[in-house]
Amino acid sequence: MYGSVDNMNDHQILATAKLRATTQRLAMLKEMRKIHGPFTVERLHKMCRSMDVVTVYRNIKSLVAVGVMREVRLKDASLRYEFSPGEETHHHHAVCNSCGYIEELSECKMHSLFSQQTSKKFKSIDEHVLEFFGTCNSCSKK
Amino acid sequence: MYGSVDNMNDHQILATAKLRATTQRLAMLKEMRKIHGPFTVERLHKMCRSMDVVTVYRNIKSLVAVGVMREVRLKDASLRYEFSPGEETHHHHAVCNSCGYIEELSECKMHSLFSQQTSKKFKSIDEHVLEFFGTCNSCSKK
DNA sequence: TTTTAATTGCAAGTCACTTGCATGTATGGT
DNA sequence: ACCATACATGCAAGTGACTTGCAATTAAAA
Repeated sequence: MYGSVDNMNDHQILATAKLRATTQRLAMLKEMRKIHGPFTVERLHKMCRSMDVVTVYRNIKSLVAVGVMREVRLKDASLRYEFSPGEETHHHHAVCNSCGYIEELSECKMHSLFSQQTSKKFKSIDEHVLEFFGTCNSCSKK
Repeated sequence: MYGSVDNMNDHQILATAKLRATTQRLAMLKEMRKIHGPFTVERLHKMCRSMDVVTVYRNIKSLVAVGVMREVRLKDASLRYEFSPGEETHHHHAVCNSCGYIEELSECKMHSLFSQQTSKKFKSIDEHVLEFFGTCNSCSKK
């Protein structure tokens, strides 16, 4: 539906999503591009201090609604967000329980597991969550 | 550490966990045994109306702390709980996006995927989350 | 430009818990 | 069986992460 975020500028993304190119949205997109990995609204708002948190919440929600971004639930209370990857780059995360370091894992090899893991009581599976939690190398040295 | 919940009575579970056998805890354990699949505190409290929700929250937390129960995060805002399965019965869930039906999947076949999916930047992975979301058979007929 | 519908900011509200504290009670010692 | 006390409970209030209402702005269509 959308070209990858990588080959579209922020105005194009908003236009395609039928969202107005406001100062706030453009600032948010600019800052989000600087972040690696799934971020919290709190973190993004720290980078966009000029606008209200509510605006950050609402705009992120709009971007999720149109498919530009996706929501990720890791262990903590806050939801996290990241640019929605296309099917071919669908991926998961490994989270360090000690320092919170989040790594994006290269590729999703889950499809073959669907039929094995899923029961006969389901007509279709259209989503799944797979996250790993452990200790990263640098934390294991401390 | 603990015998399976199946072959211990509620007094034994609490004794082993060094938790006092209060009226509330015994009532909670009794009701929890009637529930299939991961439940919310709200649901359990509806079955234990005689006590305060705070007590339900606190006791569930204690049971998680001693390993009798485990926390499961599905898509909704509330945490869910279920009796902590032993290693050999570690499992995941399939959730119907339409009616909320939750099925426990028979067995976890994830271990072989750990090394494939996880990066070289992690010393160890000691936990993972795998949940499927889709439409169950009966909802697909509606 | 002018119009107008989308967007924003501020304040207030909600939901799912969590904490403080005074009262109550299970259990270990006598 | 009784007492002492550390653990539990209930009620009220607090917190964190959002969500909603509404009047004031502002992007963009006319």
